[in-house]
Amino acid sequence: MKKKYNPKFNFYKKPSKKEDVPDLKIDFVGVIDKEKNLGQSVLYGKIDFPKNKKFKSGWYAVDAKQVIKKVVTQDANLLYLGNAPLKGLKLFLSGWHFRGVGEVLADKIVNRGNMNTLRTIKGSSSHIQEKFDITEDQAKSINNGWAKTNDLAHYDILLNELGFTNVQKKHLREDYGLSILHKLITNPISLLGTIPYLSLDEIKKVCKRLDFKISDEQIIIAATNHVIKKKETTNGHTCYPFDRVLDEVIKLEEFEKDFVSEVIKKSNSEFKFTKKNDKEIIQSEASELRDKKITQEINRIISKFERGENKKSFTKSELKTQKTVDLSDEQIEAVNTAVSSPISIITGGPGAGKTTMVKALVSAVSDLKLKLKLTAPTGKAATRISTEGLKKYNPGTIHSYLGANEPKSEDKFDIMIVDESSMIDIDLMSSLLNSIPDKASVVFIGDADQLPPVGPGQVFKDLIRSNKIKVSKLTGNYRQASMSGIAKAAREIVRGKIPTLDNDFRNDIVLNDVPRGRQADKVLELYFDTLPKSGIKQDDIQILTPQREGEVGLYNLNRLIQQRTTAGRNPVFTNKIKGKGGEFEMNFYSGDKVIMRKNKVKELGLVNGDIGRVLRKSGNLIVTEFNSKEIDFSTKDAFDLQLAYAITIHLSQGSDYKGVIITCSSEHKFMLRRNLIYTALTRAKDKALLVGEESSLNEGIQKLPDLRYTNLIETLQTEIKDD
DNA sequence: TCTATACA
Repeated sequence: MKKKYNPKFNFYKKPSKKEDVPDLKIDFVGVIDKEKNLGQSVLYGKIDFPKNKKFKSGWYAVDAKQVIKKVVTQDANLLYLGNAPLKGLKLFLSGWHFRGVGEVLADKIVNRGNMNTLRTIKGSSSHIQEKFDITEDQAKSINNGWAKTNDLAHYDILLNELGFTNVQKKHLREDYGLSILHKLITNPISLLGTIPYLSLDEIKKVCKRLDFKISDEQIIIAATNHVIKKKETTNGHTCYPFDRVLDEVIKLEEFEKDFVSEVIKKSNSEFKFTKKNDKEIIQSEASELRDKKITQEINRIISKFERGENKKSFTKSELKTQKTVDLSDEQIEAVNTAVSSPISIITGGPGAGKTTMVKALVSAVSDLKLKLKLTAPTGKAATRISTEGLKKYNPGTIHSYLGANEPKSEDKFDIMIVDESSMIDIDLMSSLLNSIPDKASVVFIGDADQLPPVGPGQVFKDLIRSNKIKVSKLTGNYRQASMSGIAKAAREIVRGKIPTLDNDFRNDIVLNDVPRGRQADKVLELYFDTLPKSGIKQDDIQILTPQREGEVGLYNLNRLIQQRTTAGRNPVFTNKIKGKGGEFEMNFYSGDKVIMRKNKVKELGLVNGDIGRVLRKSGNLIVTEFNSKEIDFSTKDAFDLQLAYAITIHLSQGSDYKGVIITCSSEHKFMLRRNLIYTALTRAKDKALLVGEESSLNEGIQKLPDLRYTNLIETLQTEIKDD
C-alpha cells in the first residue's frame, strides 16, 4: 500500500483558514448503569451504550458523530478515561478563552459542577451565576468565553487532561485530527517522535492516565523513533548509524541490547536500513517518506516542464546588463542552463560572480516574457536581493511566499530564483518544491561551503552531489595573481589547506597571533586605532566571533566597546538578556550600534539582521536609525535589538563588510570549523584581521564541519530518471 | 556550541 506523505514536523505549513476548521468534535460519555448499558453524554444527556457489549464504569471520549440519536454506535471508537477529565476541564476554563477566570475560580466551578459544568456553561449567564455561586461578571465572562469556543472545546479538554502542551496540542490537531482517538486507543506511545518536544516520560504519563499497558516492543520502537528524532533536531541528521542509536535506546530503557536490536530489525515497516561505508544506517519512516516526497516533486517539476524545446540561447551582447560589466563564458552558460532547465543550481563562493549572473538571468527572463519570483530563506538575504536593483520583483522569504500562497495557486510564475539556498533545510525544501506550479522552473543559488542550515539535512549539498540536477559552478575565472589575499586564503581554507599568513598589516588578510587574556585588548586596538587609521571607518568594520560567551565572545566584546564609546551617557533603554550565568541587564546608549533580531517588515520595515544605531528616547518611543532612516521602536519592539559591534559568524552569513575582525581563540575551539572560518573570512571585502592563536585557527581549518548523515543523495540517485 | 522561519 502506498503511504501518504505526512510532514510530521512541518512548521511551515500554511495555517488553516477559519472557514475550514477540520471536524474535531468529540463527546464525553459516561457509563451510569453497567448492567443496563445506560449512560450520559455531555452533548446529548441520557444515552444508551450498545447492548451487546460490556463497558467499564467511568468516562469515555468518542467522536461525536458516533453518538447517533442518543445511542453510541456499535463500531464507535471509545477511548476509556475512567475518571472524568476534570483536570483538563479546569485547564480549559482557566485558559485564554475565559478572561478573568483563573485557576482558583476554575477549581471552584468544576468542583461544584463536575462534568455537568459543560452543560451548565452553555446556558444563560444568570443560570451560570446561580449554579456555580459566582459573581455576575464572572458568569458573563464564562458565558462570553463559551460563545467564542467551537467544536474544538472538548478536543482541547481531552488533550489538556492527558497533559499535552500547547505546541503539542497544535500538532495533534493538525496532524491527527479526530484520528487521535484511534491512536490513543491502539498505540499512544507511537506518538513519540512524531510530535515535537514530547519526551518518553511524558508519553509514559499519557499511557498511565489512559491505563494503557505498553508492551516492550512498543516502548522500544517509540524510544528508537525518539532517539532518531533527537539526532535530527539537535544535529540535523536525517538518518543515523544503527549501533549508536541502539546504545542510546538502551540508555533510555534498560533492555538487553540483542533484544532491542531484534525488535527494531523485525519492525521493518517502521525503519529503513541502508549501508554507508560499511556502517549500518537507520532512518525513520517519516524521514524516508520526506526524502521520497522531495524526489517525487523534483520528478513532477521535470516532467511538467515545457520551456525546454523552444529554448533560446542567449549571447554575450544580449545579456549585457550594465555597460561596465562583461559576462564571462561560465556566467553566460549558467544563464542559458537556468533558463532552459526545470531545476538547476548555481554555486560559487563570494566574488565568483553570482550577483552579476543573477542580474543577467533576470534580464534574460524578462526578455523571454517569463514571470519571475525571487525568494530566499532569510529576511536578510531577501532584502539583499532588493538592494541589487531587483526590488520590483518583490523578493521575500520562502516562508512568507509559502504562507501567502496556497500551493500551486493562481499566483503563478514561470521561474523562481532562490538565493542563499545552502540555508534551506529539508522540510522547507519539501514545502517549496511542492509549491512550484506545473510547467515552472526553479533555480537554486548558493555556496555549499558555507554553514549548513539550522534545520535538518543539507539539501543543497545533497542535490549537488547527487549529480541528478544541472549544476553551474561559477569560479570567477580569476588567475591566481589577480586574486586578493582574502580570496586566495578562502579558497585554500575550503580545500583544507592552511594559508600562509603573517601580521604584516599591508596585506589584506592579517593574522594577529595573540595568547588568551590579551585577545580582547587586541580586538579593541584594531577596532579603535589600526583599522580607522588605515582608512576603514568604524561604521564599516564588523567584529565576528563564533560564540557569545568568553573573553572574545559577543557579550564581552560588545560590553568593552560600549564602555569606550557610549557608556556614561544616560541609557536610552535596557534589555534583559539570558546569558550562561543567568539573566543580566544590558543598557543601550545613544550611538550604540544595534542589530535587529526579528523580521518586522510590516511593522517597522526591518528584517532579522538589519544593522542600525540607537539615537534617542522620544516619549515612550526609542528612536533609531537604520539605513539612514529614523525608525521608532516601542519598548516592546526594542527587545528585538542587540548590540552589534560584535556579532556571531552565523548571523553574518549573507552580509559583507569593508573591514572584518575575526576572533579565532582556543576558548572557542569547539566551534572553530573549516566552514565557519570560511564563512567569516568571506564576509570581508577589503581587510580581514584575525585575532587569536594561530594553532586554533589551523586546527579549525583542519576540522571538517560536523558530518550530517542524510540519505537524500541515494534516494535522488535511485528515484530520479536521467534525461 | 550556534543558528532560520512562522504561527498561535
